[in-house]
Parts: sequence; structure tokens; C-alpha cells
Amino acid sequence: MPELPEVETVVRGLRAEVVGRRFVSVELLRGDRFRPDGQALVAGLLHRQAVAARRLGKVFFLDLDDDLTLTGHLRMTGQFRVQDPLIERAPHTHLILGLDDGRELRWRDARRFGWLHLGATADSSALPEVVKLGADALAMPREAFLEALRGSRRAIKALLLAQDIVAGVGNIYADEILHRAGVNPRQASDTLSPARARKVHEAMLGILEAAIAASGSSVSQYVDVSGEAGSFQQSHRVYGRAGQRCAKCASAIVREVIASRGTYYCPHCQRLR
DNA sequence: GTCGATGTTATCAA
DNA sequence: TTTGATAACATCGA
Repeated sequence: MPELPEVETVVRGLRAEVVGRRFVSVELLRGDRFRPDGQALVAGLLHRQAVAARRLGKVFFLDLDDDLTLTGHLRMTGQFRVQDPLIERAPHTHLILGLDDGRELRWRDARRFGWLHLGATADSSALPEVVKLGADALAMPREAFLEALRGSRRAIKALLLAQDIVAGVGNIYADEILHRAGVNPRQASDTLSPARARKVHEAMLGILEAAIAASGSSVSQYVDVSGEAGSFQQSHRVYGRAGQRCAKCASAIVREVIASRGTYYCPHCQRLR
């Protein structure tokens, strides 16, 4: 489901709704995607207070008192919701944290690709899923980005998706970024002119910031912690629009599999060079 | 009912 | 080095 803008929206929601709250109860319904294990989360989270929320790429961190941190990844369908206990629990709800204001923080994940990890705050950045991340897409200096592009012969789309190079861009935003930059997704990364590489970087920042301002994209069932859908899907120029007219040139958007992912682009304004 | 695709990523083979 | 296939799993639409 979620890429950097959606994770950022969730983190902001946690900051607004959960930080400052204490967990007064913990209910585990299914713990097979939790580390060290479900019981460790139950025991470790009970009576803790959330003190901060942050993220790196698509990985989020909920810092707690006692120098603990709940780290996690939504992968495809992971979801945090803050809800009244009277509201019926959605299917695939796996963990429920009772908050000291009477509400509940609920974690659900239909496909169960997502994960949560509880450990010392100091160790949270040493998790294998975190250590291997490249620079956050919003914080990566332009020069470092250009250098990364020059250093690889892979298709530019694959580069944008490589979390060890630049963290946070996923399939939707990679396509939107390349369309805004006018770059073909198959273009070998090291063959981009400096000017075009700069355009890709500029488009990456522009698209991600605009998507955050719109609270992310809801193409299927993504919602933030308050249950609100994002609205950036209304601004998608290529993603999911095969057969429709390009907003720039009116050519038909096509869909092809590139870098093993469904890829949408305009063959006219995103020519291979 | 079947098939293919889905916003993610780890792993393994070529 | 890089790519592609496969796997994890559930749901939705054709």
C-alpha cells in the first residue's frame, strides 16, 4: 500500500493522536509478524508511553519511554488506526493497544507482509531493514543522487525503487516522478544527461512533497490513522491510467512490466534517449 | 469458480 | 552486477 508520503502521513497521525498517550492495555490477536515475538510485544508495550514518531524511507518508528522503540513497515496492507473501542474491529486486526484517553490504537494487516519490532531505541537503527536503507528520498542531497545515478547501469525505474539507494519511493511515485521529469523508465541510469538527472531529482522532491500535502494516495484501501483517505490519486498523471490521454501531450498512456513491476508511462513525452 | 494483478521486499538462480 | 522468478498472503475485478 504505502510509500513515503503515506508513511509520512501515518507518522504525522501517530504524532497527533498517539504521542503523549500511555498504553494501558495490550491485546494480541495474531503475532506471527512481530519480533521478538507477540508475547514480547505484549509484555514490552504495556504501561509504556509514546514520546515521538518518525520515519526513514518507508520504515516508521514510534519511540516510547524506557528507551524503547516500536519499529515497523506497512509493506502492502499494514494499517494503524486510532478508534473508539465501540467501533467494530476490522478483519485482520492483529494488535490492539488501549490508550489512556479511552481510545485504541489498532494494527491490522490483511496480507501480513508488514512487521513490527520492539527493542531498545538505540538498536532501532541497527535493524537489518534499517541499516541497509539509502538516504531518505526527501533528504538526499542532489549531488549524492546524481552520483548514485551515474554509478549504475540499471533502468532508472529500478534505481528509484532500490531502497538501498534512495529510500521511500515505490511503484506509484516512481512512475509519477519519471513522467514529470519526462524520462523513460527503461533509460539506463548512467546514460541520463546531467540536466535530465537533475530533473528526476527535482521531480522526486516535487511529487513527494505534493503527495504529502495531499495526505498521500489512496488507490485501494489506504487510510491514515484517523481513517481519512489521501487525495493525491486524483493528481496521478500516469499510474493506473493505461489507455487514457497524457495530460501533457494527449498520447495514450501505456502499461508495461519494467523492473518486474507494472509500469505506466507516456511513450511520447518519455522517449528513450 | 478462475485468473491475474496489487502499493513491498527477501532470497535464490542464472 | 543485474535481472527475473518465486515466495510470503488476501482481496478485488474481469
